[in-house]
Amino acid sequence: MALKHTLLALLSRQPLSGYEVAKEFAEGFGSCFWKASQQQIYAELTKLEQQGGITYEAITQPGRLDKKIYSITPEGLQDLTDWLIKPSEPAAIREDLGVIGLAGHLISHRVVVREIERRRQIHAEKLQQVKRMDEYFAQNINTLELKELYMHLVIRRGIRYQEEWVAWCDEVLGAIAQATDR
Amino acid sequence: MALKHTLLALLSRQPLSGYEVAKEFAEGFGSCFWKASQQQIYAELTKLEQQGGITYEAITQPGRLDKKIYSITPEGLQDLTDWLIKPSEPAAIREDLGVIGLAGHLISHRVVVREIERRRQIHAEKLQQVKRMDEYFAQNINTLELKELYMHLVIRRGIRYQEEWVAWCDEVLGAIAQATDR
DNA sequence: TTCTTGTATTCAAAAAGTTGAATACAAGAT
DNA sequence: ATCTTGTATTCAACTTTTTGAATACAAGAA
Repeated sequence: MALKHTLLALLSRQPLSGYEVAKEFAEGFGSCFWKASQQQIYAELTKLEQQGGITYEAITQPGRLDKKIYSITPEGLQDLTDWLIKPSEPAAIREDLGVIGLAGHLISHRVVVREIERRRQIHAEKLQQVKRMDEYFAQNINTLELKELYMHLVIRRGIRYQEEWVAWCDEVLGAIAQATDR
Repeated sequence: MALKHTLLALLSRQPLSGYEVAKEFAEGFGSCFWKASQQQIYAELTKLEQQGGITYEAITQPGRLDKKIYSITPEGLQDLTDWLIKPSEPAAIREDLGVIGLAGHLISHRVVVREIERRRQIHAEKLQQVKRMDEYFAQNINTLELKELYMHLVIRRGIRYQEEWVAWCDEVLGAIAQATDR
């Protein structure tokens, strides 16, 4: 359950509402390495609050539900650092597209090509997005503090990941073109 | 629920027992793109059989439970090809190690370095493993049929993935060394 | 001869994640 | 005047995945 610790880590930087946390995962830095739905985030935040790892300050808003600004507690910070020093396991890969390696030949190669082209575009767009996140860090690379450097490096992981996808799609497209040409 | 279709795809190539399927995911080609536990595989196989996508032939073994050799049915094959032509979404990323981008500065950089070194080694070993899987395909690259080519390309995805990890770890190690040196 | 590894399957509880909503208002666009 | 987008939270049902077992025998190693 690393969502818990990802939330703790995010809130260790600054207090945020559930909505802002969800936005961070959907569009911001969090999207480089963690995916979670809004509902999942709200549920986990409630649980974490009950466990004492975080607290919230309710902002009364006339005519609607309170806005809750969550912040980390000393217990939450301790939990986070305890977790950080533990060895991590590589994430499980579960990529639908890999199934073509097993059964791609059961459908027309034109359908496969179209699909890879579509995926190439998705990853190329994602790549532009993560590159924009890295702009500030890349420009000040030699003066970054460790805190910023770590963030830059994880964004670099996101950049490499998307670059790798684009390059693989190109390799696949080239190889299929060559093979169906023979 | 792409585990279902990954199983269908695997069994579209040859009949296998649950044990063999699990081994394929743990060590074989399946490990390039899909992770599932043995229990999960057995459960899914039972469900798929009840739905009619696969059937099994029970091999009686004296003194122990029957061995079930599963194979795909025409309905299963139809289900698989229907699924294959549908657009796929990029897999969700959930990488524990990414949390250091948010909170790595809360612990000693020496602990971070040790952890990245450990991860580098894990991925370097995994890389050797997937490269071995690709040996036959890489040597016969110009004479592969589409069926083999697809498998090669997905293994290439696995190779690139692990190479990318190793390269990123090196980048991180270099950057931390430089930053802590200043 | 005992221990480990490999073959082979099954059960069950708990945790995590997905899908599909409902509620409510402000601000800007058509 | 209505429609969409953005802010902000909550509920509930369902599916998927993880965790932690139990059972049982063969073959080879120590």
